[in-house]
Amino acid sequence: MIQKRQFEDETAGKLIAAGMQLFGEFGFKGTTTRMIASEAHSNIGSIAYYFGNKRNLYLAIIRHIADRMREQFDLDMMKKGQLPEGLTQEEARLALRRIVKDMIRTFIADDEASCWLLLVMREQAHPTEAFDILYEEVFDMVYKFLGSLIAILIDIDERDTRVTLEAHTLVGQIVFFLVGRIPLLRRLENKNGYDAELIDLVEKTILSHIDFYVNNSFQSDTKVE
Amino acid sequence: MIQKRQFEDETAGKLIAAGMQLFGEFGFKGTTTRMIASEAHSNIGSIAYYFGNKRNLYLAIIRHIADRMREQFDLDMMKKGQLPEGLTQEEARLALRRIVKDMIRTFIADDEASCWLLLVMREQAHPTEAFDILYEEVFDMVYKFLGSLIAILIDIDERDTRVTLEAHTLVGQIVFFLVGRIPLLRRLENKNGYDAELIDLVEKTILSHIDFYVNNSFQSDTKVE
DNA sequence: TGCGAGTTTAATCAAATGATTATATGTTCG
DNA sequence: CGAACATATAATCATTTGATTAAACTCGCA
Repeated sequence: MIQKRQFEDETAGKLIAAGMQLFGEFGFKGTTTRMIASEAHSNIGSIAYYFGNKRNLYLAIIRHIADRMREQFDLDMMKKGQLPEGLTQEEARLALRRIVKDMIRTFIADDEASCWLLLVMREQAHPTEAFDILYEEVFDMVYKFLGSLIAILIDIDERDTRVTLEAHTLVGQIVFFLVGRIPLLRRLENKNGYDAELIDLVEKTILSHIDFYVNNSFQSDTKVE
Repeated sequence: MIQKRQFEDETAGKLIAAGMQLFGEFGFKGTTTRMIASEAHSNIGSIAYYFGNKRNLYLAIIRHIADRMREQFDLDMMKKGQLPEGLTQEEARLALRRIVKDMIRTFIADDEASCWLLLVMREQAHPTEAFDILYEEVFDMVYKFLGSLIAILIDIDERDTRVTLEAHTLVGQIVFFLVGRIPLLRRLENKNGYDAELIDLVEKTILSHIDFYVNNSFQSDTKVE
């Protein structure tokens, strides 16, 4: 009665992996159950067998992504230092640099993570119930975590709207190197996608925007006026 | 033989407007010809009559968007000062601030432009032939224009990869306030979308990242190492 | 008024799609 | 082995979709 779990997980897992890639690339409606079954070297009936229907498979994939992201961020962010409090500016700056490096590597260089992010982007553009899962499990935490570090850097209460906006800006910088990679790579005449050298330059570019927080700790909105 | 042009344009225009909104919201496959016809208060047969088929309507919409964007950017960027050359840092900084303000207002506050951008984002994620139109008509020019200003600000040759990366970063910051608006607004508990006060704060946030270029003119990549 | 080109509409068709079902295959245990 | 159960597969069904078609409508003009 408990046997075959391994094989069951095998097929279900292949369906999730295939669906993640295809949903990310073509969207929910653009991906057919036949495409998923074919990509997974499985059968269309197995989708119903394991997940009931197409939408339930989609939701299972979203939950899977949320788990993986939490795992990634829990390990790489929370665990290594817990929620930052009472850090010095320099400690916060270094922590933020580390996280941003991880995010860049994860989202730009890692093929599977690219699928996640593309899928998550689509879900944001037209949120369904799957969005609630992602928001509560992931987004809110990212805002909270990045915000707590940025708050230290620019010396503003972390509940201030401006802190959230800066966190959002930072995420936007990173994400757009994946979402907008096609025109960027064409502009740079880089036929073969991101190579090590380019990723390095991207990293430096985004990190410099973090260091900027320290250099002029947010006199900007008084100065700019 | 020339009469009725006005009425013809009427229907074709309504189809383009409806398609722009729906394609942006649901993607190409997620939008049915019946949805478009209904939204345009027209008939499914009119799509074939004016555009031949669904994909041709999509391409017509892409060309329409490219025209509108060029128009917008030609007027607001190129025309008012032509391609920047020999500007002082301060002039370049002010020019860049003006453009970024325009882009924020256009892409975040303007409903129709939001449709454009969402549609363009989808096209980037999975480029078809429509992408070529957008790249040649719009993207390349945006990189070129923003790059030429940023090059002056950070005092690096405008053909340097880092200049393009900074331009890309800047666009990413702006675009993500549209593409990622749902989680941002939920985080801020702003039920009613972007209000004037919030847009103002977004503007200040992004502008401060421009001013940063001047304050520390790109010693970052030597300092960071 | 009635002709005729331009335009709109509803009906229809073939292909694709999500879902279902019945059958086949394989594995475990008595 | 063979009964019982879990899983896989192919065939089938109802619906949706893009496209096509034929008929109807509009309006300028003779």
